Amino acid sequence: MPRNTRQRAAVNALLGEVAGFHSAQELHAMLRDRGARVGLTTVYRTLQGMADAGEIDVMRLPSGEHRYRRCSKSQHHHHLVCRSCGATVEVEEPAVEAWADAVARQHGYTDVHHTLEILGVCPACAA
Amino acid sequence: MPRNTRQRAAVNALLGEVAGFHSAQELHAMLRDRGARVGLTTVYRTLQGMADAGEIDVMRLPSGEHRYRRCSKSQHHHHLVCRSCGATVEVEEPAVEAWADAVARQHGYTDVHHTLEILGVCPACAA
DNA sequence: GCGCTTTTGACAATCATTATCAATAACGCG
DNA sequence: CGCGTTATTGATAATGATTGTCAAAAGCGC
Repeated sequence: MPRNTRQRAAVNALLGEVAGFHSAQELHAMLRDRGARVGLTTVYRTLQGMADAGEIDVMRLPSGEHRYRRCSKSQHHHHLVCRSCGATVEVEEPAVEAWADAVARQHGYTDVHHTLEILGVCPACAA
Repeated sequence: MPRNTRQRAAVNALLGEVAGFHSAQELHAMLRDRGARVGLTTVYRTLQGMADAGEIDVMRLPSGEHRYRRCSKSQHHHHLVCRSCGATVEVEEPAVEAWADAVARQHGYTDVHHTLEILGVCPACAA
């Protein structure tokens, strides 16, 4: 069972105030700026734990870095991300979920997960 | 314009003989074993170039490592991968492609790409 | 307050991938 | 074939996000 620590609370609070996706490093820097002394390692661990628990939303950039955000929808969904400025739009399509599960089951696979990211250039950055 | 080099040919030949996905490091080791002296850097560059040209197929594991394979289908497709042994099944679903493009356009995004990976445990490993 | 256990965090380690840059090899041409 | 131009190569160093380490510092039940 997770304990209630000052650090965990700080990360939680921060996620409630910032909009959009941020990397662990960014969130760590923000915490530093607002005076909350939280170690980078702890930020990583906390975010990972929250992600595992489904409390927050993870996204992986092609560079391999992870970005986190508090879920606005509880349902599973995906992201349309601007390659240039990072702006994101949440999208969902139950048919895709259903399809992925069906295909996996068809081949006898179990414990199925999937990731889907759509990358493009947003209208603002296209100019 | 790419030039015809011994190294490029070696990578190409190797990809024609091995089945399944392999990491750049693995392919580099295989080349070493068969006596072809090719630098690791070159293997990376060659694979990346081939991937950009659509000649081979790339897949990204959650760990962040890239695996490559000669395409068996020319069409865009995705993969169902075993989390445990790495076995892969190629799957395709035009509806997903169409949906991704439609969603992106709907939001004004251009130059759209997408990635979709389905992870699970294959029947063999489930036992 | 007292232990027992979890959590923390500064720092080192990992590890695939990328950058560097001088040496080398392709290719077109006469 | 020899040559100059230009792309390619590759040993090595650098990068950079993430993870491991482990002693010190908190939770929490009593």
